[in-house]
Amino acid sequence: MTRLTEAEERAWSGMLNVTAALRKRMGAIVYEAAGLSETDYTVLVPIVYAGDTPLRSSELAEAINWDRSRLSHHLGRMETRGLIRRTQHSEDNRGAVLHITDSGLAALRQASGPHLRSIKSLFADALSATQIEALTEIVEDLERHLATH
Amino acid sequence: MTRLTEAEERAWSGMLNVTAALRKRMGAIVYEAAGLSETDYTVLVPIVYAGDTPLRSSELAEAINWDRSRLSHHLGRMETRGLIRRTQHSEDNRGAVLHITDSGLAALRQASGPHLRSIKSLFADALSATQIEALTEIVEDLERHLATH
DNA sequence: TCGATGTTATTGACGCGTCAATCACACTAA
DNA sequence: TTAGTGTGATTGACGCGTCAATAACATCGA
Repeated sequence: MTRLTEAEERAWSGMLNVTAALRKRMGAIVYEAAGLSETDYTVLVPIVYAGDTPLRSSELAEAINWDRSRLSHHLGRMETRGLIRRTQHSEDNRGAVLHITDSGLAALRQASGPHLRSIKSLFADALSATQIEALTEIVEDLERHLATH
Repeated sequence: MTRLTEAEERAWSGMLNVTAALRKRMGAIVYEAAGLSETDYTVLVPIVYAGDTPLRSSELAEAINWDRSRLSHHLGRMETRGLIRRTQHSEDNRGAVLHITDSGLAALRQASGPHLRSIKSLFADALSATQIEALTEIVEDLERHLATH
């Protein structure tokens, strides 16, 4: 295995820095608009998407690739803030079923516009269609590589 | 302004996910090898690099793009763990000058091999030279874009 | 039916990161 | 010299994320 080159190192650290900076900027925008953090948003979207079909917290955890414990903590805080509710699963008594509250839904609606617009204006608008495509491929290659190592 | 496309959304969320996954994997490798987190590493490298020229904590904070308060907290923990020391600046009595300890240096030496190798094997080896170049350009475009918005 | 094993979800402890407040010192202008 | 302003650094409070432990329930085989 050859050594890491300067160019490779720059690409990696650049990717780290720029994603962090983007997250921060976008997070601030969404928080200002709706009082939701990006993680709140991540959690709420699948709950709404599930609609009437009961969504268990372990399913959600897997869907968004979170640790169960992390999700449990975060749901606790979100419940305190009145964004979601947890009820018992009708068939599996261990289970918790997740619901969004009215105010959670209102906040999510407030958030979604700014959320999407910030991705557009801060990220997508900076890149050409070719770059978007190249980046997608890079990401997929990295994911595949990671999965097999 | 047009709306965010599917492709753009996928590129963005993919980038987020894959950088997070890579950080996690690399972090675990370095931690196992030397008991240092990636943030410890980030902090120690410039201290060593400064060598004998006194490095103030505000300078370090700026160099690594950290909040002063965050750095202060982290330095406190690192000092407790015996990785660094803080002494008074000889001319500016407000100042703190940073030093790495022997065991900090030893840990850093332990960490650097695995650190670089993990970037190579988990990131760089997955991509072609062309992709590295494309990614670098993407990152730079994003940074420029971010700087002017 | 009972016991072993697996699964769901939560909890506590602890390190981390952010924000606002604070303290100590330097610098400048009257 | 001193009052006012600016800067370096730390602190406390608090929400977040990880890890290990635990509680509650399901499931399956004897």
